[in-house]
Amino acid sequence: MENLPNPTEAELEILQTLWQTGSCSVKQVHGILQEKREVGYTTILKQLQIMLEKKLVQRDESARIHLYQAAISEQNTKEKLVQKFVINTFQGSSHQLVMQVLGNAAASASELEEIKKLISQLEDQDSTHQII
Amino acid sequence: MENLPNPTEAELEILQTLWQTGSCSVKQVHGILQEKREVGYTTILKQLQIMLEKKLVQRDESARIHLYQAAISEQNTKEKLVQKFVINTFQGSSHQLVMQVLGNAAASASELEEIKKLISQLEDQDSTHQII
DNA sequence: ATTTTAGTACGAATTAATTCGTACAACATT
DNA sequence: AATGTTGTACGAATTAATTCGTACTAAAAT
Repeated sequence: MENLPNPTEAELEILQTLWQTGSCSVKQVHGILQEKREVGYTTILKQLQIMLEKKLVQRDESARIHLYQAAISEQNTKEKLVQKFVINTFQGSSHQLVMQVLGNAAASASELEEIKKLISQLEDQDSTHQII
Repeated sequence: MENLPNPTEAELEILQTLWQTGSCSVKQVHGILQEKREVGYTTILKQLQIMLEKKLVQRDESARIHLYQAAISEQNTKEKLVQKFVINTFQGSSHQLVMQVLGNAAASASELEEIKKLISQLEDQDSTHQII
């Protein structure tokens, strides 16, 4: 059961690396983020400590070098973030969001294919479903 | 040419009402938002003043009661917000976002139809397009 | 003309996110 | 044993977003 505050922007950035890499030392996380932007080591350390308090991550303290890992799932977290974003920005209409995205940053042919396939699947499943 | 800081959450809420209603007094905006949540009149007033400074809105001061209207377009603003969201949350892959949304909060049949139609259009237009 | 009403302006408190410096602890090296 | 290296802990500054109270001003009602 995951029911925690949504991660902030900086927290999400850290979670992304933990989701990708699994269990990490502070140094590893810092190394990865450092490649994208200038950031201090203790900044990441502190963030991880805060995220531990908020239970967004777990840590293994058995060794001197603590190892952190995400405590919330990627899928579930992104779902919640999308949901919030849709409410704020599209007043709850995820359909509008999809139309926006497709209309805009147009997808490649194969991606469009993939999306069509998903839509067909959704249509085939009879409506044991939520309506937007 | 619009190139201003993205609106914050509270600012976006106000912009949404201005986009819907056109030109509004503070009282009108406050009335509309008040229906959704408890919020003080001067809070909205102050927000609008701040948004004026940031040039997110314009105002007509010719009468005693000032009238505010959005100074940035709905379409353009939402595009930028989506773009930022996709970068933060899906590391730039808008395709992933679409798959998420469709898979999740499943759309009604007619909405799926509409999306399919849009995809067909995109496919027909030959690739004078960006690739994700 | 006085009072009440309805508006704007402004200062300031609160809260949260982000950042990093400094201090301290444990281990490794000489 | 002394020194250097590599970690963690903690306090605190900074910045931005949000909120609202109080003061002031102009118009309307008496």
